[in-house]
Amino acid sequence: MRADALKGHLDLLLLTIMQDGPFHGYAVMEELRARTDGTIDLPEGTIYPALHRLERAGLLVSSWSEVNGRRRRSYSLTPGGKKAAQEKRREWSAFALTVQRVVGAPAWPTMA
Amino acid sequence: MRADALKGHLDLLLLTIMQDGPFHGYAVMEELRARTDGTIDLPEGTIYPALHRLERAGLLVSSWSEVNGRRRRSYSLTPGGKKAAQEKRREWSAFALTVQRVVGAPAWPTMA
DNA sequence: GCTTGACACCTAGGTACGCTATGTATAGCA
DNA sequence: TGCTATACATAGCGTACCTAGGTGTCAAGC
Repeated sequence: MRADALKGHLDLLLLTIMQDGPFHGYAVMEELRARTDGTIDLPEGTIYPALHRLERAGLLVSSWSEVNGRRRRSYSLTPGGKKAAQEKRREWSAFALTVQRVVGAPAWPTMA
Repeated sequence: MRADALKGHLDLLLLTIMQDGPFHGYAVMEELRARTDGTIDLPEGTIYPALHRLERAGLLVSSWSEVNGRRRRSYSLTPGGKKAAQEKRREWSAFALTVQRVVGAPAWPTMA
């Protein structure tokens, strides 16, 4: 997967994953990799700054903990984050559908 | 449509449109707008630099002409551009499908 | 004991790209 | 005369992802 294809859609992915409960940064990385069979395999230098950005934006909150001698920073969705996740999903659908129309790809059933 | 959602996908759109014959920059703008019912309405500051970039990359060639007293720069796909268009379409399909899987959106029939 | 790898975090700097703002010029219409 | 549409161009901005490097813990292998 060309990496920078993500541009502008990483937030959608992160917020979506966060909907399934708190994750710490490293776990988000693994979760993304797992859900996509390794297709999306983001470096730490992408994940961590993105999480910080989303927290600064008020969409996530973090809390530190220690597990097995290793410190972890776990993130959860704020109410604003939940709304943003839905909104971004809508935006994604609209975007993908539109691109689909231009490239004349398979009709995408709008059973969204 | 959030503007920067396009990041990394603009080339796909431009090359795809170019498959339907030569267009000059302004016409590409209108074509994109028309094919998407105005959803994708790109400013000139996006279109022209992108076309220049694609020409520098050897995917397009341009030729000047004059129509109704106005000079036009028409672009056509090179053989490399044709290949790139197909390749980018494949990449888009893979990308969109993968995102789709993560966000758990409507099953996308893979009749691509 | 030492090394390697997985786990877990961080950030400075580079790069690429789309957009804003602005400029040029012609044609047509009010 | 001025406005709108057509048609081109680019300098500079902002953002976001990545590269490359750093810190530290723990477990396994040699």
